[in-house]
Amino acid sequence: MGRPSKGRQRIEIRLIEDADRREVTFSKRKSGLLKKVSELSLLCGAHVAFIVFSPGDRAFALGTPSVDHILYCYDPLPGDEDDGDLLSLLQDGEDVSATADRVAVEAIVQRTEETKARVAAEKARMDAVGEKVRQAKVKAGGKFWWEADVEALGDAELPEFTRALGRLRDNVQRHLDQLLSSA
Amino acid sequence: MGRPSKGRQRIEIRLIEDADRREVTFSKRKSGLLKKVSELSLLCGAHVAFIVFSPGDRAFALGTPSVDHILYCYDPLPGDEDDGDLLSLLQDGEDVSATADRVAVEAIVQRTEETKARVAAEKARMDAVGEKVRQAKVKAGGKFWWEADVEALGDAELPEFTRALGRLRDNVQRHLDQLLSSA
DNA sequence: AATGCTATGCTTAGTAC
DNA sequence: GGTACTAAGCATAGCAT
Repeated sequence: MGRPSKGRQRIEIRLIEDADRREVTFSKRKSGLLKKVSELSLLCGAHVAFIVFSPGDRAFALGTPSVDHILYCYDPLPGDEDDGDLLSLLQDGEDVSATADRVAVEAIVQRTEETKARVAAEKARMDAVGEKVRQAKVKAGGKFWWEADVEALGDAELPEFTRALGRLRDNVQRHLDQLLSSA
Repeated sequence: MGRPSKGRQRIEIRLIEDADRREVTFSKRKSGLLKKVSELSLLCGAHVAFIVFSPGDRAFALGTPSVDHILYCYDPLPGDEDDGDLLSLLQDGEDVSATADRVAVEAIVQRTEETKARVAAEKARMDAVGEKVRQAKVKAGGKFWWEADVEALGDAELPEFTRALGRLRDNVQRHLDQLLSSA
């Protein structure tokens, strides 16, 4: 019998070809990322927003004080045109010479095509999510408002989200106590 | 002489009191997060958007294919009405009784005030965001395109606070007045 | 504010449910 | 889509620059 596991192996940072492996990696890393984003927010009192569309086009989001609030603050140009997008810069190509850059660019191009094909679907989906959030109520007593935000999304779209925030809750409580006492 | 370093120490995930330490931690973790977000995108071909406002209110963002793209896809309702905002949940008030909620609300108030004080200055700067992104080039050798994205946005700092934020601000005040007086 | 250092805590690839 | 396990890769706290 060899060891039960080879342990973590180093992998190249490029599109994982195998769909199953890609799914698993996505799930794991997404969780880790959500945790880290919330930690950054708690540790530094920073406002953050993180949105990610899974390969299966499901949407996940986390925000402090809430995704929507950050988006409101950020949203520079809700315009329809995409000419202001960095993709157009890359298409100029003149500065894209390093291998690393080319790899990144190829990945972008690929995703751009996928994007075009899915924008409509995603928009529709997210409109639905927005509606769910809209209808959500802070029904459970003692819930934080942003937790309600997350849970509204969670109940509808993100099963594991609640768990992640469970850990977050106590920390948030401490954070807020801190804020209050120092105010 | 002891060891040259104690190595990484475990810390509680709560607001770091010391401003200097908080800054350093923010900087380091932001970098790590940016890297991980980009990795998730590259590995899984997922569309992502990550925005974070530093304690000093500088904005950092990363998106695939671009932040704007994701925001555009996500934005539940770019409309003018604010009835879709989660704040309206608070307005209902019926479930907002726990101390925890009030604490959260006060945190919002604090940030709202900070926001008010800066809107004007920020707006002027953010009007240039779109143009800067457009002009950005992947000029630094070895830089990845998303770093360029981040830097372009970072230079421009906070995005324009649209009339949506104006509404939001008033909305927050209104809801808070109601909330706090009835609590 | 960012970067180099070291030791150590945390994340996660591979695998199986 | 989520979980559990192990071992190994990676991120980062505390300092110094």
